[in-house]
Amino acid sequence: MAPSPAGLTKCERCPLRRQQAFRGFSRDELDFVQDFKQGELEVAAGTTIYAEGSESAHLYTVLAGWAFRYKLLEDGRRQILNYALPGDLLGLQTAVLGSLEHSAEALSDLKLCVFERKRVLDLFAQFPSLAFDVTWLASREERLLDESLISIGRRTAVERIANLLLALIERGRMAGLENGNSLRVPLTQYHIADSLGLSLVHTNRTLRRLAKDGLVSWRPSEVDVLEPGELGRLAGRQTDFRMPRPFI
Amino acid sequence: MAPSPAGLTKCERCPLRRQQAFRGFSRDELDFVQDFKQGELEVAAGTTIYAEGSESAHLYTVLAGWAFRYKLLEDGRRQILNYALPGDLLGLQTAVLGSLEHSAEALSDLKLCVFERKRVLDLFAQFPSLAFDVTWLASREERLLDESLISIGRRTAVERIANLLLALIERGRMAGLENGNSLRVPLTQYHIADSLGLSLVHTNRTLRRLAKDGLVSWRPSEVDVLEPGELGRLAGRQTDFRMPRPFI
DNA sequence: CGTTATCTTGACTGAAATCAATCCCGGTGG
DNA sequence: CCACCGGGATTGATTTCAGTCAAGATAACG
Repeated sequence: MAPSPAGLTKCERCPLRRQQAFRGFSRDELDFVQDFKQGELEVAAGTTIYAEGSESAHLYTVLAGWAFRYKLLEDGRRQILNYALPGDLLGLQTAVLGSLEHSAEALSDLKLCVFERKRVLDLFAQFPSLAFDVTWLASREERLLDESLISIGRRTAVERIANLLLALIERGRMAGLENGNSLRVPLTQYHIADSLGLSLVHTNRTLRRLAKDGLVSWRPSEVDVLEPGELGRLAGRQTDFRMPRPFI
Repeated sequence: MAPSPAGLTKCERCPLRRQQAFRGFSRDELDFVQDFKQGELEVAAGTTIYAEGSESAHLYTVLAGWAFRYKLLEDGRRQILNYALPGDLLGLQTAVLGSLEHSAEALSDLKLCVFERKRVLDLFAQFPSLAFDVTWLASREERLLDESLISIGRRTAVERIANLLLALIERGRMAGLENGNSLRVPLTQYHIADSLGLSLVHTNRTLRRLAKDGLVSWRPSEVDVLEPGELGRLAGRQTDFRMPRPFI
């Protein structure tokens, strides 16, 4: 999977920059990142971006679309670890730890910025501010995983689903994927089940119940949150902070 | 909880440095870290190191002992997110994201190095190598969380317990807490249950079964892994790589 | 129009939770 | 020296949430 020869999108005109959610760059930072960027990669929904155990030479920033990280057990049981939206970094582990212990797949058609793993060291050496951003992103991922852990470990099926959907629409909103009050998410029930440690059947039943109560709506490969408030009550959540975030 | 006035342990003579598992420091790095270190904190088992929602001014490296990170739900359900052993960093999120969304507690009597949150920026600006190490630690934490997630989400009770115990003794070994072939871990069954998303009762029964088969042994607040091999088979695990790791 | 991926439902099963006692043992105070 | 206490560990009985099995229904797609 070779990246295309040149960056098609100039960082200067990166569509992500236009959004308030992302922090601004200095001229120098912009130049560096532009040079750091090896190219762009467009893949279709369902494509594997990298697989567990690989020592990919690249890391990626999602430019457009959705992706997800996951792990498999020998017998095929799958656990989805997290989702990646525009602005999110994928494959940092390979640059830092040397290898990857999870796989990543395109959830929707996807456009990725490709960076060379080896140059991450230059980034740290030359741009402490960007290095800090990378660490910011890693810490944030950690926080999202913490949140998933308590969900899967301690919440009931309804609570888990409510939490997942709310977290996703919030992240979608932050990433500028606004779509009226309720955001469409390109998920199948398989994805939801595998994200939450539930079986497909039980996920379906739970979702069905939520739909009957008018909290979410449903079409193949698309969820639609109708009543964020009520759903939030079910989820038992309060957090909804926002602040400008970095990305590279 | 104020740190003691001065670092009691000179970084130069830091006991962790003596172990092969940790990477060496240059003279400059050593001086910087020595200065970065604000003091030392010794707390008794059971003490809360920081609580969810706080914006602690400090971050910590575990010098000796065990700690754990956890989250609580409104009604008291608890999920333990991860454990921290000597060399592990605690509270990075506060320095990077501005606040903490989890709590941390001393599992055993604990000795911590205390660093000032604000100076993390200096660290990034002055020592790219150390900044990289911080990111290394964050990525590693992420990987551990990934591993927990698939455990809780997709593994059975026996598999979860086997995996947790093996992961802990391996980490203990890496951190130099070797203790013959089988390492003692200061865990109660409560901790195990809350780490794995299981009830106390079920955890006890499962553990009991493992003990009956001679795979683990048990005393209040102490587990003892007797048959790592057999347990590993149950856990369905293979990973057991080792490489020098950083810490600050 | 078959084909294939999703989504649904019903019936049954089962792993793990919950409820409820006990037990064990180290520490403490009388 | 011993009764009392409290944190942990155990165990039995019962319940339930979620998993598994099986079969259709739907709907996008080539």
